[in-house]
Order: sequence, then structure tokens, then C-alpha cells
Amino acid sequence: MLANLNSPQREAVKYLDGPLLVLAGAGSGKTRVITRKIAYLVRDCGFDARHIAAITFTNKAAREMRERVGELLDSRQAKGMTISTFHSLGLSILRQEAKAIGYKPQFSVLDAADAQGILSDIIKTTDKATLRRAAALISNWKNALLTPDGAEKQAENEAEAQVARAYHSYQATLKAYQAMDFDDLIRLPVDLFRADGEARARWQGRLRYLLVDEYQDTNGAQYELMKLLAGSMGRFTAVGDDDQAIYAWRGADVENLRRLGEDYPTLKLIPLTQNYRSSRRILEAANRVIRHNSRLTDKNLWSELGHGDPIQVVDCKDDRHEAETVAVRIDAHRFQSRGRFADYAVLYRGNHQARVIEEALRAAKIPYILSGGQSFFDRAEIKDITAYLRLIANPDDDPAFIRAATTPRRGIGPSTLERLGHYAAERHASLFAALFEEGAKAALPGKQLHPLQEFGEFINRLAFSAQREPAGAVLDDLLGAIRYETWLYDSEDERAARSKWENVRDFVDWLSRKGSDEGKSLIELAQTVALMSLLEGRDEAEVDAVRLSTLHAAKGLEYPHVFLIGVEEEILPHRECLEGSRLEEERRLMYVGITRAQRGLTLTWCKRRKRGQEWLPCTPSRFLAELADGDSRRAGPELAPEDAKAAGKRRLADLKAMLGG
DNA sequence: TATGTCCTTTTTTTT
DNA sequence: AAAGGACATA
Repeated sequence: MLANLNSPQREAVKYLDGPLLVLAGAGSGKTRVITRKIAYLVRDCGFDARHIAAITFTNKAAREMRERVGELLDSRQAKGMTISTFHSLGLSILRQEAKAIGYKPQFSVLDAADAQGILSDIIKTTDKATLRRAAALISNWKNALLTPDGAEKQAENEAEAQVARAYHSYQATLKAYQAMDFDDLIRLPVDLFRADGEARARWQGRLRYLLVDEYQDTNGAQYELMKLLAGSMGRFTAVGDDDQAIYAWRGADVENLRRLGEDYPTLKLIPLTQNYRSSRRILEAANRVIRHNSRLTDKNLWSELGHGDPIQVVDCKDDRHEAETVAVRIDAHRFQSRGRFADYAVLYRGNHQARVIEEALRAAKIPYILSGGQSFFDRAEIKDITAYLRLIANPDDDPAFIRAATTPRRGIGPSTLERLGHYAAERHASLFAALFEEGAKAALPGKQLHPLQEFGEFINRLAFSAQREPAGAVLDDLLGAIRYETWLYDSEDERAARSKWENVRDFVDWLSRKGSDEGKSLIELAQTVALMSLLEGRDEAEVDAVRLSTLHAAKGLEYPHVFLIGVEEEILPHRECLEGSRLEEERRLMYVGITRAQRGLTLTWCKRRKRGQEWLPCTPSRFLAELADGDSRRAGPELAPEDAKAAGKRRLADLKAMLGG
């Protein structure tokens, strides 16, 4: 387990005398340290896998780690190991301890959209920006472990106090729906462990060694949860890099790095500075940029890899031209190097930037995978189906009730729901419970009540069969009964309907398989669906396609050739983040982008961009100046359209060669 | 009262 | 492009 590690890596794997913080620079092999350490604990130190928990930042990272641990341990040794995100871990704690905090074990988990919907009913505003600000404020409070009362006390002005009061009723509403939002998945386990020493001891006994990845991106609540689980002995290894902290806007606090040293005076610190990923030019550029930040530690990454190709900076006419440039260059380069599409990634600051790139790649017939972006589970058709599942598992889930009752249309509209809502509020009951009450007959005219009751009985029937029949059969019944396919084709154009139906089929097949593989009922599946993503479950790695990703979503990944687009003032750094600590976070984002590249790095920016109706001139990002020192070189004359055509011909020849023609 | 059509607006990053 | 809102229609 200790072979092929450099000496600080080996030290990090072996160190078990107390709490450990590994300061791992980009590409310094931190995942390798974590996975090796897990295997070392099990194989060389006699740990039972059930006593080990590895905590990652995304589900995708968790999956990859599980895979890599699987290469080091056989399945018997790895059985029962916890490898998950903070949120998934919190969810499983809460499912088991629900009763202790006044929830039933089948509570629902709301996504951000549903949670915001509830909030908007509470603060009656039409202004979307206000709503977003309020939601963000409440989220920050939750991540700082502030209760509604606590928030109200320390509110700095009347507006904040108002939001604090909204926080109060928001929380009450969630409880009434037997629902939680994402932040609750961390906050509530912390509350539980603080109040209930027995539960805390139980979980500490169960998870005896913690490994926390991307530690710099933990927020106050997550840190607290980690401490409660690790106990006073500090049986953990935290791995992080302050230069890659890019989630402050979500409540993450780099201060947690410093706090770790204060809370655990015996904390051992091991820095990893040798980079195994990038060529020297790329690494030096990254170092030059990040030097402009005030930093906890001034670690300069170094590498034994060669100089590599010069970094390219390309100025483009506009975003269309930028997209075409990227497409043409990927195409030409791949042809010359006989490489794979999967060797290229296009990275950007905001999701909207992907659209033009997608168009250009489609036009050039270059396959691509959009990662980050909106997840499979955010798609309307998937949310439609999951609304039914949520409702079957938890009939008190009002947001799910509303969505399922109205899609597809079945004669239940806004005014019906409003009447029912009023009545339910009066009775302090959920919508579902209210519609079966005697009093509902008086509150609603028969014309409105009738379709509601029909719907309610339909859900009851499904819930009944979901308890005894396999998940797949129930799902097929459901889709047939609501005639979802027909409805899709009626309300969308053919192309959209087909792709949506395909997604639904994928989703349903996947659930059925999961149901029979793991012997889970539909109800059990429905309870975990909120935190999973189908795309993350698929073996994306196999597909030969260019990757498109936001900078945030690209963290932790690496690609032979990276195109970082839109390197302009007001984009990177973002217009809202032009000074102070926010600018520093933007610089770290740039740093993350640069250090994704192994061999090739191309930075592009546009001279003008369309904002609304008019063209506005753009200026290159200040980060370009920080990075440049004659190493990077300006691109030659812009590629003429003829080159694009030539590239097309080459592609054809290439394809023929591949087919053996 | 439910639903369909046309119009406006939208954008930071995500569990 | 796509979602949400205002207005029109059945």
C-alpha cells in the first residue's frame, strides 16, 4: 500500500497518531493519498471497513473514490465502507435517527427550486432578486448553525430581521411537510449530536476514522459535524488546498483550516508540493497568478515533467468566433496528434457560456459531454416523475402533491389548489390529508373536489402496491396510468418529446434495476432519489467526447488539453466579484482552471459581447496580465473560414482511416 | 375555471 | 433557449 508514493505522501498515509491535515497542492496526488490510506487502514492496520468514512464534496467524487478503493481492496474487504458526501452522510444519519428529532423516517428532501417555492409563499414578494437574497441569507444562517431566533437577534437591520422571521415560518412549514432542504442535512445531525450524547457515541463508535477530501470547502456546519463525528481524539485525515477554495459563496470558510489547528493543538501538517499533472510552463503560470493572493501558506508547486508547449492566448472577435476557434482548434489538434476527443475540455465561468460552444461543436460534428450544468434530476420530465415517487413515499409532501396533481393536466388547476390549500391550512393538515376530510366537501364545490379525490385514491393505490410489488412493476403502472408518453407528445414538439420520453425510460429502467439489484421497494428508492444523479451513476468515462464544464465543476479533474474561455474582465473575474476577498476567490477559480491542464492550455477572450440587444466592448482579464511573462504567446492570425472547411475534409479522412477504409 | 398562446426576461458558481 | 407571466379563449 506504500509503493509508488513520494515521501510526504507515504508519511501522510502512515500517520495515525492523531489528527492530520494534508495541504495538497493541485495535482499533487491527494486522491491517491486518501485511497491508499483507506486500503492501508483495512489491509495493514486491521480496520473494519464499516468503521471508515471518506467524505467527499460531490457525488461524482465519491463514486470515483469508491472505484479507486475498489481497485485496492476486494469487495469483501470494502464491504460496508462509507464513501459519500457530507450531505449523503447527513441524510443516512437522519433517516436512522429521524424519530429523535421529530421527523418520520420517510421525510422528503427538497431541491433548491422547491425550497425557494416554499419561501416565496412566505415572503410575499414578486421580486426574484429579493427572494434569492432571502434564500441565500437563510442558507448562510443554517450553514453557520444559527437558529431563526439567533438570526433575528443578530440581524443588522430591519430587512434582515424580516428575513429571520421568514426563516422561522419557513422552518415550521418544512416540518409540517415532513421535508428538509439541503442545508438541514448537515444542520440537523449537528443539532442531534449536540443534544443527544448517546446518539453521538453510537455514531462515533460506528465511524472510527474519517477522511475528509476538499477540506477547504467545508462550511461551519460541516466542520462541526466532522468534529462531532471525529470526537476529541481527532481520528481523521483532512485533505485540502487553500488555493483551491472556491465555494465561499456557499458558506464555505477557509478559516476552517486555521480553526483546525486551534481545535486540535496536536494537529500534524504535511504539505504536498510536487505536482504530477502539468507541464512546467502551465505550473509556473498557475504559480504566478496565485501569487497575487494573500495566502495562508506560500507553497510553490514544482514538477519534474518537461517544459511542455507554450500557453496560448487567443483574442476573438465575439463569442461566436470564440466558439468556432475552439471547435476548429480541437478538431485540428486532435487530427494531428491522433488523439481522442476526451482529451479536451472547455472550461468556463458561467453555465450560459456553454451554449455557444455547444452550437459550434454540434456544427463541427464534434461529440461532447456537458458536465456540471443542469443535472439530470433538474430536468422537468424527471422532476415530474420524482414528484409522484415523493408523494407515494410521503403523502404530506405538499410541493410534490402540487406538481403531481397538475402534471399531466387532470382538471386540477390553480384555483382548485388554492381552495384546498386554504382549507388544509385551516385544518393544519397537508393537502393530501385535507382532501379526504369530511369538511373538504363543504370547502370545495363538487366540480373541483371530484378530480382531487380521484387523484388521491390513485396515489393511495400506488402507495399500496409499492409496498408489495417490485419497483419496476409499480413504475410501469404509474407511467401507463398517467399516460405520460402521450402527454409529452401532445405538449411538446416531436424531437423534444422523444428525448424527454427517452430520459424518463432511462430513469425508470435505472430505478427498476436498482430496485431488484438492491432488493429495495419503490418507497425506499424514492427516499434517496433526491440526492442522486443518474449521469453520475453512468460510466461517463468511457465516452470519447470533449468535456464542457464550469470551472467549479471541473475541480479535482484533469485533462491533457484545456481551453479556458471568456477570460475577460466581468466574466473571470465575475462582474459581481471585482474586489477584496471575492476577487481573490475569482483568482483561485482561474488557478483551478489553469491547473486542470496537463499538457496544453489555451486561454481565449472576446473583444465584444452581446449584452441584451447591443454589443459591448470587452477587455482581457487582469489575470492574463498576471500570468504572462513572455512564456505565453499570442496566437497568429485568426483562422479563416477556409481552414474550417479544410478541417472538415480532414475529419472525413480521419473517420475513414478509423473505420479501416 | 382550466388551459393555451404570446410575450417578456434571464445569468455565478452547487450539495 | 427556455421559463415564467399576462392575457385570451373554451
